[in-house]
Amino acid sequence: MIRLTKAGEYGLRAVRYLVENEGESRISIGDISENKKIPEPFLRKLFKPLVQQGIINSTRGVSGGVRLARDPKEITVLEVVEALEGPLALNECLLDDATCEFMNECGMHDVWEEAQAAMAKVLRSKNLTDLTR
Amino acid sequence: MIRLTKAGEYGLRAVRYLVENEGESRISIGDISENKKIPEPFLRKLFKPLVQQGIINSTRGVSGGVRLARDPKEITVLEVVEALEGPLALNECLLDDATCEFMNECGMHDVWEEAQAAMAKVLRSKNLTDLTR
DNA sequence: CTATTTGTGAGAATATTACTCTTAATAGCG
DNA sequence: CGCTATTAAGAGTAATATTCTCACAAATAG
Repeated sequence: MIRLTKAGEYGLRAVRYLVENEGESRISIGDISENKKIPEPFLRKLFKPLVQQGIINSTRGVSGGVRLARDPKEITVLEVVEALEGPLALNECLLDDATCEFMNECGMHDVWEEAQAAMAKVLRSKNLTDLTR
Repeated sequence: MIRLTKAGEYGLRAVRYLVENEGESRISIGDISENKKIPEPFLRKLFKPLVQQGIINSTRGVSGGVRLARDPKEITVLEVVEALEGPLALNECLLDDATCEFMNECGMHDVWEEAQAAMAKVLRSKNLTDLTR
């Protein structure tokens, strides 16, 4: 089907909420969930990779919450998408460690590579402030 | 995950086999399955949309089989991919009849549209003879 | 009419996606 | 200090989509 999953969809929506409310010191995942109509426990899970990638900063406890770890101008959409969905790979054979089963006997390797590069270029050219216009 | 499924993978591999053996009048799905190591009953099913889209021509019975319905130069990779995987839509909101749940409140609609167009352009620029080089 | 080949529908196995419930950390207050 | 309210983190479960199998139906050349 070649389509973005809910993880990417919800995660991007949540990140955009953080960009919009950058003034606040910390925002709770519960708030985001309520405002953006995202199932809370699922959203909670999505923050794990975002924190690991250094895109989001989190603290537990009273008055804890999450916030952007860096200037939103410095964070590309591609970065967020890859954190949420895993590395971009339109076909398995494009993953770093994968080798084509038939040594590119399908003839498609280069085609997918080119298509993926074109897509990645667009996603890399947009930063998080571009989402708020 | 944004990735091609086995349907696309196998289907393209099968189509390439037909391009390579264009001399033969008709080729049986059993042959393709054996040569390209694709589970036969599954491959059988993949031909249905290819026939419906007018990409492949099939006849039953003795000495029947499948073959390309048109000049491979006139068939784009995009056409085959869309037949096998359904219309290209990186996000649900990009499907013809779909409307954004929050009227593009996520800010991503235009980004996905642009990324998808870039990808489609590449896939449309390749025809089936490009796969055999 | 018979051997051969595609077409079709039901459904089992597996992988992925989506969601829920429990556990751990932290700040503030008495 | 130690308790409590609050919040993120992690483990586990349900739903859905994909991939694959099987059994049988329909067509066709010879």
